Amino acid sequence: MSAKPKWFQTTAIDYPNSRPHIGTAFEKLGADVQARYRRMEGYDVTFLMGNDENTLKVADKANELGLDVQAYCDDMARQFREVWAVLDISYDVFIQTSHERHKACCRKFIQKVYDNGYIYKGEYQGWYCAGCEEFKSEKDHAENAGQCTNHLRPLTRRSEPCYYFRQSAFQDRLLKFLQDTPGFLQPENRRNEMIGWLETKGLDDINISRLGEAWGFRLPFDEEFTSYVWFDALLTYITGIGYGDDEVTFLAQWPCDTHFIGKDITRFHTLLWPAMLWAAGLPAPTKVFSHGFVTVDGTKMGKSMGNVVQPLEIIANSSVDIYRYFFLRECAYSGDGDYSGQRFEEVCNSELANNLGNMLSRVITIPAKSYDSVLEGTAGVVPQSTVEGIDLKAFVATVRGHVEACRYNLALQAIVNDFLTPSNRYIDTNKPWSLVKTDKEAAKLVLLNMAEALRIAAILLKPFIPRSAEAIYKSVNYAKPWGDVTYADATTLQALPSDFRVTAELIDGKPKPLFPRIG
RNA sequence: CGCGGCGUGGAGCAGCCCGGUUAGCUCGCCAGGCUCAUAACCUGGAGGUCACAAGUUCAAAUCUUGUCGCCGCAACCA
Repeated sequence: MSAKPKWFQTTAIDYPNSRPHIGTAFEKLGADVQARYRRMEGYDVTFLMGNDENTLKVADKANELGLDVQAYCDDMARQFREVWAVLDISYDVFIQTSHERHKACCRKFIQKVYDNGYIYKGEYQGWYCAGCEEFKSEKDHAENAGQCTNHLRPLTRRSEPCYYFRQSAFQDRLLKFLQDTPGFLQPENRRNEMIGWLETKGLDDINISRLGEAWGFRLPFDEEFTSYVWFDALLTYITGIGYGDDEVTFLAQWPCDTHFIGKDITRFHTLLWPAMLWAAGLPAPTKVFSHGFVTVDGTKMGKSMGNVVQPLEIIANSSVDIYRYFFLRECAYSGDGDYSGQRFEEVCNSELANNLGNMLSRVITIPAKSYDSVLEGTAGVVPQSTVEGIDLKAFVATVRGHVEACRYNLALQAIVNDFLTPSNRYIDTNKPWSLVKTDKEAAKLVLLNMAEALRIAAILLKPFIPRSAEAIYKSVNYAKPWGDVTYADATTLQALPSDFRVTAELIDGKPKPLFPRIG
């Protein structure tokens, strides 16, 4: 029994057709901030991510490269995890859907749904291309004059046996659930879309089986069939925490506190997924956050556009934290955001280098040069605020509210505009560099106050730019271990138990720039 | 009439839900200041009829309707 409250969150799982780009990374980043914040706040966090491998496209890609499918998947998973490691994505569990444990647990789930009477055998009818060996959508058929665009031959009407999931049985319950549970789907406008979808289109039963495919997992009650991708992908969220073979762990985690997903798959997560869970006798997730997309220079990113940008390309010329800061500060998580090299430079130079990084240099250099790095007599002295009229409790509460609602851009905006900028102003107003010549004791207090501002900023920034926040924090002998700080520590001005001392590494009496200007 | 979003000083955005202080913020630009600091920091300034039109109102960027323009989704390209 843990005394800590649990916090279970996931991102969507990714198709390993190609390496992650800044769009997929955006999702992981947003989720990571939440996970880091929750850990700071004392939650027992489980953060799950993974790759969605049981799809024909993945098998096709592997075959195209002449690779064993499993080997291909494992290698891609390695590559994905490398990127996530570079970005400091602090996931706890990484699932690959092609692994046997996941498949075995899925089979238990699907058997349960079958036993509960929500799966029935039927016929699937559709337009079939013998060349592709797959069904095409009605839309494909209508738009291409009944021809397959790959093989330029007519599609034929074909039917085959299949298994349906009785999604329609949950129509009313879902509608009521969405209407009665405002916090379930965020942002709000997407909730309206889903309610609208239910009211106008309603739910059909869906074909959850595929016939004659080797890749994927077999239905437990009919081994001739494999499972439809979505029925297997969504299940990572429960198999990853023990569903099927470790009920104790599973029940301690579920329901999920937040699924972080892209806006394109909102329907699967807010209609199909709750229905699936209910069909198996499990509760729906607590919350689904449907984020926007990242565009590049104002246009949609995609292979066909040839403008796919990968995280490592950007980081090669900057740093992880600059990367993190840019997307978190510039792209509202609830909507679409844009990446451009020029904007990237602007934001990083002005807010990170000139504002935050420069502030650290200003605060460290004078004590280092004029006081031999120690401000004697400052032990036990309670600092004063550098921001006139600020109510720290209210300010931290505002930032906290933004973080919990995934308004990361607003949280960072508040920290920079309402805290860091005024603190920089405080230095100019109080001129410690000249005070040090006339009243060395008074100058100490000014510097002490500035150091306190840095402490508060470092704590608030910890979930966003963990490495840099730590570097700031460890530049001064703050008392509390970095690993133990919480947002509550930023709500009060705290005296140092021993005299202020510069602990940053100095080169020629100056700290190394935290964020070098770029460009 | 498929659904939805957007159009605010040179650029990017906030405000709009719950109409009412001189329409905010970041970048850029101009002029000063400072010199501790990463040519960084601070102060001041120029620049907007809040897409357009009509309506509701004592009062509209904010509500209603219409027009124009741009963009997403609807199809396993995050």
